[in-house]
Amino acid sequence: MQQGSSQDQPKDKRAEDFRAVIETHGGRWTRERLAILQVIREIRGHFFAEEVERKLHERGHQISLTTVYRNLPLLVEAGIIRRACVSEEKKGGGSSYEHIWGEEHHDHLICAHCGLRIEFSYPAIDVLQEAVAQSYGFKLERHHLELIGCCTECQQRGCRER
Amino acid sequence: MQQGSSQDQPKDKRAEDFRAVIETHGGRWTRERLAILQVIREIRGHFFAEEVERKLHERGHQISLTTVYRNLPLLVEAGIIRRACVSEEKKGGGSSYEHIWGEEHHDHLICAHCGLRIEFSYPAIDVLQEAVAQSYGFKLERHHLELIGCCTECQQRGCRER
DNA sequence: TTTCATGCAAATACTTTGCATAAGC
DNA sequence: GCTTATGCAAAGTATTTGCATGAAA
Repeated sequence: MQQGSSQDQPKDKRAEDFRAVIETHGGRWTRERLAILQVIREIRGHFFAEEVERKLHERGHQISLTTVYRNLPLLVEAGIIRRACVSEEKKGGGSSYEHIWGEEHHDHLICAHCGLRIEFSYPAIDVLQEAVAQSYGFKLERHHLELIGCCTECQQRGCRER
Repeated sequence: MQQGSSQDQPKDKRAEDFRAVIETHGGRWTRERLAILQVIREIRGHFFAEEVERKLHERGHQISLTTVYRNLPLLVEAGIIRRACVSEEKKGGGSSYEHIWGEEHHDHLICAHCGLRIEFSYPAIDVLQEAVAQSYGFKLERHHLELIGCCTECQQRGCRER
């Protein structure tokens, strides 16, 4: 019952996970890392490294893009973000990431025509994935699923058939 | 000068698909495109643009990396290759691709510890994906699924728990 | 005080683009 | 002959790295 609003500061389990990973690497808990974490935790959907820097600046944090790049892998390792999206990448080959901490694991439905992204979760698929993994002797750690197609609206506008 | 025989009719259905896409764009059927297609059709698993260039050179084709880059999107559009792999990218952010033409659609099981990649196909998952897409009004065109975990061998060597 | 993190700039890596020339149609 | 493709070089963009300095433990 003590779970507060999204504005609460005290017990941030994400921060704890992040710290744990940092400590594992013999690292330190810096104000920059806290700021990066705070910005990322409020991002909904996917983002690029550059956007993290921009949001940091908007809030008055003068943190360099280099520092953002150096911390993204740690955030991935902490399970707070993940690499995302095969179907839509940046021009020069940039990678997109997505904030996933806490929320029930979800996957994406992506419209190839207008770029609409819908998050969904479908436990039955997860169960089957687990079954596949087991049949190959794998212990499943995570997965990445994108369903790419044509959304209702674009279909009405007449999306081309393949 | 090599006998291009650019006028012959390919028995290769991949080539037909590729040609169709090229024609749709008002493009032309060149010996370079044929060579790129032939190299890619023999690649198993995933690859980077640079590797296509290297294989072309190994076979005596002096085709530039630029040309490879210019043709990859057409090959994707023709359904011969697809962008691949969120879980393992190149250093500078390079994109990987994968030859998918013809083969029954498959997904990947990837060992996060040793990099082992296993292709699998599981129709039941495809059926569920179709169901999800329909429930959101999407017409599904394709999908991308990666199951990331720890393979049998790495488990025996003791892969860390998360 | 002893590391490690950060910021800056430079270096790398990947990808795209402009232009002259070659080649398909 | 008209138009597109290619190769090269250069530009553009993304990401990493070296080093001096500042900050955490």
